[in-house]
Amino acid sequence: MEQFPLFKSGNEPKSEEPVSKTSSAPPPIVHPSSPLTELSFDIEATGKDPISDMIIGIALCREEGKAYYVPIRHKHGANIPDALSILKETLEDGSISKIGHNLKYDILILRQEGIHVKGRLYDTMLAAYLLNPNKPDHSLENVGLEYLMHKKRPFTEVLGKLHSFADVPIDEATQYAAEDAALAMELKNILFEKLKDEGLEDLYFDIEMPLIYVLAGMEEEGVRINKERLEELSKELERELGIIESRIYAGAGENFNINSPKQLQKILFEKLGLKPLKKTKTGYSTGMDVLEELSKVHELPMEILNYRTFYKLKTTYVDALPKLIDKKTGRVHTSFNQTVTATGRLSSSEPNLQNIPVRGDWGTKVREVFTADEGCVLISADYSQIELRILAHMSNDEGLIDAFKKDIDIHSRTASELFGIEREAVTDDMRRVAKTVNFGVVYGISPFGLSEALNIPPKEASAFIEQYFDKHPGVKQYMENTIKTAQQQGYVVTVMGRKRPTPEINSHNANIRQQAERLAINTPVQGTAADLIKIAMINIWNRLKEKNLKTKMVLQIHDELLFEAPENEIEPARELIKHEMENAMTLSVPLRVDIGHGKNWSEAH
DNA sequence: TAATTCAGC
DNA sequence: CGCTGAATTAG
Repeated sequence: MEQFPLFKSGNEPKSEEPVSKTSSAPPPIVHPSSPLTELSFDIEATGKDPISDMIIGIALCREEGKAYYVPIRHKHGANIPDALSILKETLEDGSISKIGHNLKYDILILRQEGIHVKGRLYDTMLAAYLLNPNKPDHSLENVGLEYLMHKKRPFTEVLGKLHSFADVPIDEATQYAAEDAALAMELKNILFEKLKDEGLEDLYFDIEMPLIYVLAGMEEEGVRINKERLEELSKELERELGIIESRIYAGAGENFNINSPKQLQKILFEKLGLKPLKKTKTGYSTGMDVLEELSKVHELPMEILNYRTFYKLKTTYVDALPKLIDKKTGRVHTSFNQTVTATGRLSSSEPNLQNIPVRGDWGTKVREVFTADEGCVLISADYSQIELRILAHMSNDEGLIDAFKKDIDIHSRTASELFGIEREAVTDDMRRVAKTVNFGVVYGISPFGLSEALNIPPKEASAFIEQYFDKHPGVKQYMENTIKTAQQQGYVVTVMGRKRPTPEINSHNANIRQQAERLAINTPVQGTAADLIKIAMINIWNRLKEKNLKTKMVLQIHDELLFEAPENEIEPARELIKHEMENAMTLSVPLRVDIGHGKNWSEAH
């Protein structure tokens, strides 16, 4: 590493000693006794969004207890603006491991500066996540507290009052940032030892770590949306909402806030005297299923449902998306969160692009807004029945395996089993019921849940479940075994060895215990599906690069991947994607991927 | 901040 | 019945 003036932090993170500043007297040049093999770093920036924010400074640490801070763009004090160009070589050196907490963020910020981080990544946030995915928050603060009993100074309060990190005086920033880099270094040694002990090393190094680069690439790429079209749709929804609103006020005989469940209860259950069918903690439910039922007796509930549908469409999607278009790129850059879900799935936020409407005419209209760049198309590839196939594999159930090997419509087959008839005799309604049962099985079915979903008495739901287990003894056995191992080991695992603790599995409270049983059943299935698509993403990423294709992966929606491909690459890209997805893992049943392309997301489906 | 509702897989 | 995130109201 080149030498440059540094600000050294306290050697002991807990030490109250003032930081020794070296701006007036440069530190002696350090000649490392051993070659640099790993480096912990932590970037401070103007905000939390790595696509739009700017780097303010970078903290560095190469051995426990000693860290440095390099100020780059503070408003006051002696910045070292050239530091990044000096650090570039080290950060891009693939033989030097990079250590940090939430490295995807640092990687993305650095890319804006033209620095492309390479090398093995030791991400302490991901390590902490794999060790216990049930934790709601894996911030450095919390992880430090849990594994090092390390309490950080309450810096965030100070920061909150200031405009940005650039306003923070350099010596204060040094304390804070250097401590973080040192903390990550210290945590790395502890957490990665624990990962090894828990058998999570392969999952980390083969899947989660390489995925950091893939997700960083997807976030950086972003997706193009048609702002003008969204503005048209917003006006259309505005008109529609106005009409429905006046109809609702007329029907209710007064004006009120339709968005307030409280006020709506008054209108429906007091003024109109409709039967409250379900209760919530605070009153009577006005949820979708209740309003649907009530719409048989009165016109108003259906109008309310219509209003809610349009209102949601407008506020959550049509009006929200344009605000999130990045000024520089003109595209929408979601965050793919790798350490949020308890099962191993990703989540997406700001905006959430994993819950864009798909059903109905308006679902189509909204998805048409997601468009490919000029000269490109969007390719959508989604796994068919991925969770049921995984259940077939994990349970080794003969009937399920047979169905998937023969590529039979699984819901029709279940329907014929449940109703004891030939598959040709299955009606649409019977298939709908069977589909719900199949979903229920994956979710850890209960008579209550199924009866709610199908709107039938619990007794009838129980009969369906019994009939299902009768035809699928392997599935029944799998569920019993999974619960038993959860009780004995205190956790459940996916095919790739991802773990989720099941702390409530032996609870004396029947409701709590049964809920724990259901998640014990669901987690290995949902989690294995997450493992599977992550593997596919990494393999596709590598092969696209290998073959020098310009096709870009842009979104992941749990069992679907969306790509943007130049028109002249459509065929090779489709072929590559389908192949990698269908061969990401070898299960006892084949994997099937449906793939399509078009100028927008709706056409691609 | 908690509760409710609803969009997705 | 499993897993999420966002928008809203209301205390």
